[in-house]
Amino acid sequence: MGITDMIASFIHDALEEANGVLELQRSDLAQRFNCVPSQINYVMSTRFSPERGYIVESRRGGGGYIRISRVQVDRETLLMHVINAIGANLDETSARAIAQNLVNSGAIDSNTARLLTAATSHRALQQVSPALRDTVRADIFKQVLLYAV
Amino acid sequence: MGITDMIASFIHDALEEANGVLELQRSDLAQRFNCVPSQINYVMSTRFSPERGYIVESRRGGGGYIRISRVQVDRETLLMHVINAIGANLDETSARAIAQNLVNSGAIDSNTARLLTAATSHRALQQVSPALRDTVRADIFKQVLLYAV
DNA sequence: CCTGTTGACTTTCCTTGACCATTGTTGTAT
DNA sequence: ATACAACAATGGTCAAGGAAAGTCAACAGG
Repeated sequence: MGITDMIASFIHDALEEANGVLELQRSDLAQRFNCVPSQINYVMSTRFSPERGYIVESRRGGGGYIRISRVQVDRETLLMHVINAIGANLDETSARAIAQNLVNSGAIDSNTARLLTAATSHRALQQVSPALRDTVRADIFKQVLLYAV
Repeated sequence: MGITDMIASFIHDALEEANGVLELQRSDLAQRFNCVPSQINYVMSTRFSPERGYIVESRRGGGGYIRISRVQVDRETLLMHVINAIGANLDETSARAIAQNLVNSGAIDSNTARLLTAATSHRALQQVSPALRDTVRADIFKQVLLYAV
């Protein structure tokens, strides 16, 4: 196996571990695999292209980085799983966590996550009786995922 | 994270705390972050530029300062007006109409409008007692608009 | 050929320091 | 008291250098 495939496989595993979003340094990675830095660019463009379901962002200069995100191809399936998993009740902390996970897995963007979080916040639901609040939150959350994502 | 980002993040938080207007001293800040004073100018010009929605004024000499203000964009003003105009109750038909108007006037995009509509739909609020429904809808609507800014 | 590998050169972003400009304060001559 | 000169206390500008990442063309091996 060539070095390109070893690097690709390494990144793939790390992405898995990191839940779909990974930030690394080009020169670090190059050192680890004992190759020139530009090799990393080759790996990115041939193995982590958008066509293959990845988004790669980067920044130069001091403290620069390369961020690789896996795009969820089967978004709808994922959303349905999430919707089913939520069940009848949802507390605010869990709602935030789920929204964040959806961002990490590429199913929704961070702006949508913010709005979703706002719509299900304690502020928005403060007039709903406490006994019902988590139920209403679950309904709103699911409704938004179904119709707005 | 580099020093520029740390300083920017510090100022950002302080601005939040100070409700949008912040006055500080260049040399103080430089000392706090253990960097040269001109670093602060770099942070200002790259992170708190007008394009990013900030105004920076300053004065030299004894008692000099740097004042950073978050700019009120037109859109924000409009949204705040709408938020104030909504009042304590909002029926579903009005909610849809307002969302559509905000899209037409360019204050929000259609994705946000869809999300807003889904989150305040009768389906989402089914379990809220009818007497409270319009109140909760108003709260959610306003809360989302607040975070859409 | 096609895919991978390498390195010289470029671009972007950040950090630092020398030098400049403005404002306030203090002391002195009138 | 007033005017002015020196000095102290700020902040501003700019250019040089360093630390990443990007590009591209040449070369290598199956």
